[in-house]
Amino acid sequence: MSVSARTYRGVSAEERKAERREKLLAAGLEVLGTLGWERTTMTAVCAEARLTERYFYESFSGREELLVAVADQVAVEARAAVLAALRAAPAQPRAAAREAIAAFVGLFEADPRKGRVAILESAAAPPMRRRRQELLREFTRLIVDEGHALFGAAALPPPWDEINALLFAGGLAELVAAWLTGEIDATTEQIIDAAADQFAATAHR
Amino acid sequence: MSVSARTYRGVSAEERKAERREKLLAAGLEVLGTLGWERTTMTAVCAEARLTERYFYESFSGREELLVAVADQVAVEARAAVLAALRAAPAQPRAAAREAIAAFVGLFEADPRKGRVAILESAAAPPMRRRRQELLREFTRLIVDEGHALFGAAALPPPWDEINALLFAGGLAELVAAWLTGEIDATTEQIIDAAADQFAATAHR
DNA sequence: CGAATCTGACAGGACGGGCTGTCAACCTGG
DNA sequence: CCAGGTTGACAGCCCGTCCTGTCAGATTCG
Repeated sequence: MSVSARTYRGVSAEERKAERREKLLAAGLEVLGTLGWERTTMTAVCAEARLTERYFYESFSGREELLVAVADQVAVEARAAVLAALRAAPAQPRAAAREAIAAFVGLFEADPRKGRVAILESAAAPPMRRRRQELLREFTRLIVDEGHALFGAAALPPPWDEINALLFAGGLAELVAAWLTGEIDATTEQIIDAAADQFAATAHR
Repeated sequence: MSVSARTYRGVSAEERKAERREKLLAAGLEVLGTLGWERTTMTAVCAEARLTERYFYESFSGREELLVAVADQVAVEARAAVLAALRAAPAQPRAAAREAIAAFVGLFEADPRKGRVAILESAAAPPMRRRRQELLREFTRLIVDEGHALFGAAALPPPWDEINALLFAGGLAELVAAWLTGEIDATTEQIIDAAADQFAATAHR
């Protein structure tokens, strides 16, 4: 391991390490988002990143850790997009929900790899599934909170709020999955409208 | 290969082969439903079935084929349970939908392994995912058709019927998944009620 | 009984991915 | 410049799974 940690090609040891980590994350997104879980081996990721295995272990303990990190990165992005949309959204519940959903769907339309990672592949392997559950739960909470903020006293009480939030989140995930894989031929607008309707129909009494 | 095909221990060659196939399917359900996709190797399935690998290839070309067959078997069962419930159900849309959903959920409550296979594991590996898509599509169609039968002219027109059916099927799958894994603490009744409400709220205009 | 078939157990090769070590070439700082 | 950190390339081991082959013992039927 590095003991003196000097600069190389003008960048410090820390920066170089961070750069390599970034390259690995980008490569992970590329491979996982195009070839899928099965074919996302350390060998493939390292080849994509043009780094050797040694540098892989510098930042990650193994393949699982990298892939969880990739999925997390996408989840953080999705969360940020939704929150930003909500902050900028009008006060009407229906319109606000629509904006948030549009932001969520738009992220995956802009980069299908992220959609595949967040929705398709995150359901594949056990370690990512655990993560996916946590994320879904987080989104569920976000939905519940927004529901309460938007609908006030008309919002659903526990445990119905959480149950319906799961119902909504799962449905949206499945719908976006079908849309991403081209199984269903619907426009982005239709996806968003249907999800917004669904939310409006079930988020309050 | 067998050329003469004589009886052994009182059973014909065909019956023996069929028995072995059944044992493999049962072992596949057990291993896939308890240990999960990753750990469901041919070695593990053969050990569980107390058969050697040779007999594995007698009935299946490889591990994927067996696991798809296992998932199919569960899917057929689920489909039959839902259809039977619908045939025996009252004419009121709300009650009929509730019966069908209860039958679906009840199957997985009775045997959680089937739930794990149908909902958790079927999303894991690519070959099973393709199957899952087809099955979901089949259920979607079933839901669409039932929606039209139950609600008549009030049912949703394309493409909204399919979009909403996917939204519903995906949501129910996610909800049942959370319920199976104990992530959410809700009673069976609550799951069924919420799903029935959701269906009633979105299956017609 | 005896020949043919069936069965179960196991050995072992082929293959691929995870993981470590070596080595030459390169860059930096004294 | 040169001692020592840094990098990339690659060989090679370990391990688990897939898959095939062999063989002794059990069972059937002429």
